[in-house]
Amino acid sequence: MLKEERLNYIVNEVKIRNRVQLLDIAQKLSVSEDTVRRDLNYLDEQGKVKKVHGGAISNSFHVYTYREDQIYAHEDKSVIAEKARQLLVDNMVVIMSGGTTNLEVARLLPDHLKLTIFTPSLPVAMQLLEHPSIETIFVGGKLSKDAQIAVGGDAIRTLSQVKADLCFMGMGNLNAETGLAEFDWDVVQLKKAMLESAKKIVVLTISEKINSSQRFNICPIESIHTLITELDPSHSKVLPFKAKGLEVL
Amino acid sequence: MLKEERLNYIVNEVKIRNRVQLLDIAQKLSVSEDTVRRDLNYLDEQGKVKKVHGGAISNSFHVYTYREDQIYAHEDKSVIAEKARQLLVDNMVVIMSGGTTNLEVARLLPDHLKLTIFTPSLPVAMQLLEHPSIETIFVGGKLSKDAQIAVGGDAIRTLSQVKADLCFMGMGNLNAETGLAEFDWDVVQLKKAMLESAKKIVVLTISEKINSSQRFNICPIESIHTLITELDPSHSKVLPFKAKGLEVL
DNA sequence: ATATTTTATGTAAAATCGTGCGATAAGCCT
DNA sequence: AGGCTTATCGCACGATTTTACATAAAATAT
Repeated sequence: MLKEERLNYIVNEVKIRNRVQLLDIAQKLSVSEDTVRRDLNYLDEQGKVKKVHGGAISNSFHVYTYREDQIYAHEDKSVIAEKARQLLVDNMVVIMSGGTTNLEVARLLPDHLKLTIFTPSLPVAMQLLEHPSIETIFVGGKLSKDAQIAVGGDAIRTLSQVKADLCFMGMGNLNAETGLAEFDWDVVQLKKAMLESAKKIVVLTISEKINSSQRFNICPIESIHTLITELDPSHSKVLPFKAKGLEVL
Repeated sequence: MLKEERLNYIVNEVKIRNRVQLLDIAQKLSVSEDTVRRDLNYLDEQGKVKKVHGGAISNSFHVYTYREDQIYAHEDKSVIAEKARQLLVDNMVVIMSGGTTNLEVARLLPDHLKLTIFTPSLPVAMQLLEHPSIETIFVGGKLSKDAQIAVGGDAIRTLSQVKADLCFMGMGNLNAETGLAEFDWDVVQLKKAMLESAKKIVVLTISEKINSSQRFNICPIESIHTLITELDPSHSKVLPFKAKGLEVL
C-alpha cells in the first residue's frame, strides 16, 4: 500500500461519508493509527480534509459561508463599505463587481434599503440573497474559476442591456496616471462593459493597491467619478485622484 | 460519533428549529447532558448559537439553507449522486437544476471528468467551481431568494439556446399519476425550459418525496426518461414509474 | 417559600494526540 | 554494487482532550 493510495482513499472516503474515524481507517488499511494520524495531519495542511479529534470531516462546505477572518484587511474594507453605503438611496439600480470589498459592501447593506442589484459575482450574489429587500439579478455566463464571476460574451451582452444608476467596482489595481487595470483579459472586458452600463462609476479599493500597475488597461482614471478608500479624503495618497477631478470619499 | 459531528448537528438543529432543548439533544445523540451543555457553551462562545436556560436558540438571521441538512441526511443523496455519476462521460453538456441532491452530485463528480455544465443554481455553481476540469456556465437572471436559483425570462431565454445531452433535475415532488410539480410558479417555468433544452431528462429525488402532490404541474411523468432514487430499482415504490416506461436506477 | 429543574465545578477514567526513536525500505550518487 | 541520504512506518510514553458521574449552587416553576 503506497502512501498516495492511502491519501486518495482517505480523501475519497471523507468526500462520500463526510466523516471518517481514525481507527476505522487504520483497520481498513491495515496500518497503524499513527500513520493515519500523520496522513490526516498532512491532508489537513493541504486543505483536503478537516482534522478533528478522533478523525476527520469534510471541509468542502465552508466555501460559501462568510468568514470575516479570512478576508484580507477586513477592517479597512468595512470602512469602505460604510462609505459606499451612503451613496445609496431606495429604488436605485446598481451594478456590483466581484471582490472581497464588494462582498463586504453587500454584507453591510442596511435591511431597509430597497435596491435592484446586478452582479456577475457568485459570492456577492450569495450574500445579497440574505438581504430582505434587495432584488438580485445575476449576470450569467461562463464562470471564471479564479474570480468566481461570470465573464465572456453572455455576461457582456447582458450588461449592455442594463442602465444602472451606480456601479461599485472593486479594483485590484489603479493608478492616477495610467488608470484602471486588471490582470485577467476576460475581466477587463467585463469591467469595460460595466463602465458603459452605469451613469456613475464608483471605484472601491484599499489604499495599498493604489498606484500598482498591472497588465491590461481598462480605462483612464477620468472615466470614473468617485473613489472610495479606507483613508481620509484629505490623505496625500488620494490627492492625485482629486487633481484629476474625481470625488474622493 | 465525533465531537465535531455533534456540534454540526446541534448548529443545524438550531438553524432549522430555531430552538433546541438540552435533553432532547442528549437523548438523540446518546451522550450525557453534561456533554451537550459543554457543546452549547462552546458554540455560544463561538457565536454559533445562543445558549439559554434549558437549551439554545438561534442567534442570527443567516440561513445557510443547503449546507445543513446535508451533513446528516446525506447518505441517501450520496447513493443518488453515485448513480447519477454513472450516466456521465467526458465532453457531455449537462444542465443541472438546484436542490441539495444536485449539490451532492456536483460535490462527488470525479476530478478527471470533463464536462460543460449549465446551471441556474448558485450553490451548485459554487460547488462546480471547485472542480478542476468542468466548465461551468451560470444561467443568469433574477434570483429567487428561497431557491437560490435564477428564474424569469432571462434564465428561460438563455436555456432555450442550449441543447444539452443530459439534464439532472432535482425534484421536491413527483407522482406517478400526475407527474412533476412545484410549489413556485417561477420555478415551474424554469424547469419547463430545462425539459426542452436537454435530450435526456433524469430526475433525482429521495424516495420520501415520491407521490406527494404540489401546486403547479410541470409535465406528465412520461416526459422524463430516467428516475434515480436511493432505493433499489426493484423496490415497490418505484414500480409505477417503471410501468410508465421510465428507466429506474 | 419550597420543590424542581438546570447549571457549574471538580474528579477520574478513557480515548486520542504529539513526539522521539529505531527499524525498514526506497531513492540516489559515485 | 556499495554506501549514503531520505522517507516511511510502528511502537512507546507522556501530554492533552473528551467524557460521564457526583455534588453543590443557581435558576425557574409551583
